[in-house]
Amino acid sequence: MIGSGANRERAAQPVKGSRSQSVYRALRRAIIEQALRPGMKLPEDSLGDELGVSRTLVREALGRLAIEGLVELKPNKGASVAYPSLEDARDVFDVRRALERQVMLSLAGRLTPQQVEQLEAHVRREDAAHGRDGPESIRLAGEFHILLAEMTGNALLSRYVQEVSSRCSLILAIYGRPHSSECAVSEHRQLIDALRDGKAELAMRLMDSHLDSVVARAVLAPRGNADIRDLIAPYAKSEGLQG
Amino acid sequence: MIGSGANRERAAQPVKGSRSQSVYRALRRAIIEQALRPGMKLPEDSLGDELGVSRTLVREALGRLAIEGLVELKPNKGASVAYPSLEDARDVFDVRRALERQVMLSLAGRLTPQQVEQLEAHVRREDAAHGRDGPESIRLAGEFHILLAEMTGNALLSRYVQEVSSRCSLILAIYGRPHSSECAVSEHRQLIDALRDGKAELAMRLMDSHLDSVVARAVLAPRGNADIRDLIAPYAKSEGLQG
DNA sequence: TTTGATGTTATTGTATGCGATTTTATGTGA
DNA sequence: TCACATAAAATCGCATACAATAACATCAAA
Repeated sequence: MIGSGANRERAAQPVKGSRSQSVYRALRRAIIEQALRPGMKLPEDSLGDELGVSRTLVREALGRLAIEGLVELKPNKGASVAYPSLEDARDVFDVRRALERQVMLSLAGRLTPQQVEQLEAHVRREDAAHGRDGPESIRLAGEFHILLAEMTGNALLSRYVQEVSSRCSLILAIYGRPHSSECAVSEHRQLIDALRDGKAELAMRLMDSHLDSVVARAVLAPRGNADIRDLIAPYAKSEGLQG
Repeated sequence: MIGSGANRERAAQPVKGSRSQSVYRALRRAIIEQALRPGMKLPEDSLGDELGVSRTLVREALGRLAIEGLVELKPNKGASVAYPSLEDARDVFDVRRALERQVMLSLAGRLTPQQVEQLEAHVRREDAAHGRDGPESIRLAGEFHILLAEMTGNALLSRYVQEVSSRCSLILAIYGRPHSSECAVSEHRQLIDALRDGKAELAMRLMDSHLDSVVARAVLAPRGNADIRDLIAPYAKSEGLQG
């Protein structure tokens, strides 16, 4: 028996999986939290340089992000943060509605008290972050939906919801208002209540209108750019990349 | 962004896109048509060797297939054709139902006569292949659903349906009967009729029971293995890889 | 024979190198 | 000044190289 202390040194958040995963997550967060703005160019060299890894890993991460629709990958022209059209936006929301309805269906009346508490705790965190919003608020709002999806225990459903959520973040970054009230926290509370009480129909209706209210904030102007290196630096650090 | 109309030219099979795409498609087909059986090991070297490309491209393709759930990718242990559990199967079918319901909803009463004809032509091809089934039959059955999804014009929905279809192929390869009657062709015809007549509710119900009947063929034994090189050779040729 | 230790081979993870393609800079003539 | 040709730099696509890890074979001891 080789050391009962096989426990992973989970020291801090520095790293969890392989480095390629770290790169992926770093870029992903950077895009979702709008440090990397839609349309911005993403040269493999610069990114790898900044993150302290080779082009190979950056390429891998960009490929994956391209599949998820967060980056656009033009042959021989490189990657850039995706800039979804309004039509793309409609597509995403249609799919999102279908998926989240399924989540409601799977969850209604099946939440354990622990899960309900977990959801309510999350909403409290959203509340807290809402005042001093920043990127934190954006992320938490999306994560509520992801948390719900994860509670279904359906890994695929969970992954898809995560993907559409990411894309929604991008879309709102382009077409949404600065993010006045990303996801109404009160609506999240209503959803929890409906699920707890086993009211599937109500939950689905609430979710639909919740998503509608999100989509209702559309059409507005893009914003300016900046230097890539500076923007991803904090994300690199949070993943333990680039000492 | 995935297939946002960029690659409309479906020229011949020789290959047109980048080679990494060719590798991806070759492996994908090989898995879906069960030339590569679930659980089978997929060493980067052998595959690249056989396909006439470097490990880099194989790796890329495997990564993508892993995301799509067709291959399993264990760290430091390499790739193998995914072997979904029965629980995975349930998850996939739940999601598939949700997605295809959305397809029905989007399509009912909105099909052009050309589209109806296209669908009917496809079903005729299914019919023809049904006698001398082989892998052709398996593929066509899945492609009917993909064709429907594509007709919604929703690229994301289309991609997701494609993914769950792939996974279903795998699942049926493991748990299904040899493939007695993959997808009942008559059921496909009924679906087309319902959509043409704008009967959304009926279409959704038909789709549900259609998928149910697919899932009804579960629980059976796996089969044996063989040599990788021989199995993928035809797929390599069809993609123009490895002269 | 079984078990365990140890060296060897096979395979993966990541970095680097090179030719090809694209983009940008430079220069020349109208 | 503008247009256009051309050279230079940047960037990508892919292959290859090397280090790290895991799989396997070999063999000694119980």
